Amino acid sequence: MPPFFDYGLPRVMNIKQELDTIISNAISVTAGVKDCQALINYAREEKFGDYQANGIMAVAKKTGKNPRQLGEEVLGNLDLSGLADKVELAGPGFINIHIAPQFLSVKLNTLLHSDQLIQTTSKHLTVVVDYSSPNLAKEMHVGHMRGTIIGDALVRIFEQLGHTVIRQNHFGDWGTQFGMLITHMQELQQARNDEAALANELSDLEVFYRQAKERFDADPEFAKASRDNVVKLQAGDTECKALWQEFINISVTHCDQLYRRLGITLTRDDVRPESFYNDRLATVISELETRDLITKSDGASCVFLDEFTSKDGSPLPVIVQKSDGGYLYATTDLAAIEYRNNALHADRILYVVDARQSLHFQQVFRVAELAGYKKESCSLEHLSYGTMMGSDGKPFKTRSGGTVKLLDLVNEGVARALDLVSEKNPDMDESERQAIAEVVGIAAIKYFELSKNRNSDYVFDWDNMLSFEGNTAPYLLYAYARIRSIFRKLDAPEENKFIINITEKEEKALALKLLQLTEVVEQVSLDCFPNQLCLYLYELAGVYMRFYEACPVLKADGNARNSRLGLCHLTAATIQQGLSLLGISTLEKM
RNA sequence: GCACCAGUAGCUCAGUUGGAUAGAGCAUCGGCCUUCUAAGCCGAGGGUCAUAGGUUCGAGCCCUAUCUGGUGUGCCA
Repeated sequence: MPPFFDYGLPRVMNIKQELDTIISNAISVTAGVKDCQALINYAREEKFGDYQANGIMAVAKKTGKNPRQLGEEVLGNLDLSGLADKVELAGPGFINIHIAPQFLSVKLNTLLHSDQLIQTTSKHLTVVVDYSSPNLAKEMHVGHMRGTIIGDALVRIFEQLGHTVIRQNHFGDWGTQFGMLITHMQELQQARNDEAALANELSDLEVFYRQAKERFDADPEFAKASRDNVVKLQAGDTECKALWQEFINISVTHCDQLYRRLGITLTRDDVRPESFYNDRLATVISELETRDLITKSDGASCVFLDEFTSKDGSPLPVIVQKSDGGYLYATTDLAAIEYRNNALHADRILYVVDARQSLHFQQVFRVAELAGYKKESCSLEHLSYGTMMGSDGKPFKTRSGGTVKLLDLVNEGVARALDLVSEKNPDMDESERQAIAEVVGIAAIKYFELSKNRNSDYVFDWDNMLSFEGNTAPYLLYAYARIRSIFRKLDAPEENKFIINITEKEEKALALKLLQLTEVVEQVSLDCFPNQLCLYLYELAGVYMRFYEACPVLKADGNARNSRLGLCHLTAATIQQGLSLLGISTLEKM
């Protein structure tokens, strides 16, 4: 269940809300029952109108009335003049509403002359979004992609609605693996004592990491030294810290380059690594002890929660301090929750993290509550997302068994886009094709991640990922470019003043869709499923394409031409705004 | 063992608060460029919504059980 947030009423109500208010009231008055719900939804078929109210049946059931009869009575008490040009009762008791074209025209003209397409909310929240969180020692790979892209879309959406967003890039820079890297580095230093060679080793962190991992797995002494180094690092040992800082600098630089290329809004200032919480960890333990939550078990400090059991049925601990004194990621996350509540004053803390960590977050959230680190009003939400699978349905690996580097994936996407651009526009010059391919390739990759329900596991497949048809970014970019092409053909500045007047059914369908942006974006801000925004944009583009086929714009005359230009303008603006919220750029030509 | 997520067309996926005859794209077949960009539009075929019960005026959606897949489950993050 997504938590409920009172965002307050938007300054301008959308059509759905307007209908809901009016019809709910009519039902309540008619049935003599308080707080009836009209249950307004989009009609699924043209013959059912544009919106439908589904609430009659439930109220009829409750009051023991015949639903058809109640429906007739409600219609008698319902005044939708100006808003609808036809309201009828259908089926077992649906109210079908046909919105008046004139009403849509007025709404669109208002929108056309307002400075923003999306209404900001009246209730502003402070939202902390923890996302991306790569591992400092490793190059970013496809596994980091989904969370980074979804998280970035969410922060853009919250900001657009007027919330205060605090990005937190919770870099993994403080665990056992760092001990491992430091130990490996120390060994190399002793063996070679050659600064240049070492710098070279570090230029490919991926290789360096793999070597360290091999040593760690193969040699118990190396493993022990690594664990000792973690404790030393956490205790502030100078040598360890200096080496560790080197890893950090290289990794942050690498991530930053990818963020810039992908249009991710994270900056160095948003990096709040695990190490940031280091000097708070001891306090966390002592505060848990004060609250009598800690139990020592096999030398480790644990919090036992009744609701979780381990394999043998015994209570499952949350280990907050290892028997060797080292702290764990649960400890860091607890410190982070305390910080985000008390220093950042978060109303919502969102973790865009792989579904595999859901147990971890359930445990940490519960302990945070018991420890008093979470304000009552603060909502902790793990926005989990599914695992990437191979085309064989098994967890994803490359043919050689490794992970796909994010940089390689991006390059491949852009290369494929370039082939397609070149095929479609053989006469375009090289640099322009390159520029278009960069946008299209990256947009395709980002949109692929965003357009799927984040809960599902998904199949990684180059062809699917880089497909340029259907519900994909290129389809939307193409719709946008088509519109922009129309405007390039205009020369007269008087075309800037549009007055929309809806007459054709394709125009009406487009109008209805255009007026739904704010409600979709608000919905996404509540339950954090950006695929709903993707779906909306895809449908909008589809509705536009049909309008484009059926209603000539430039060839129409007088008022119709001007009105259709207005519709085109709003459609382009809406697509651009929507894609921008997803972190995707548009193109004037493609 | 327990917990979480999932199972919808040949493939990849949507499906809103339970609402009317189940929705796209790909693939297959057939139409539409002398007319604003054919990366497009229109049409056809393709479904036991894993299975069995239940709740409901109404279930892909809620409940129970079962099957299948994925993930997690004490000193990694």
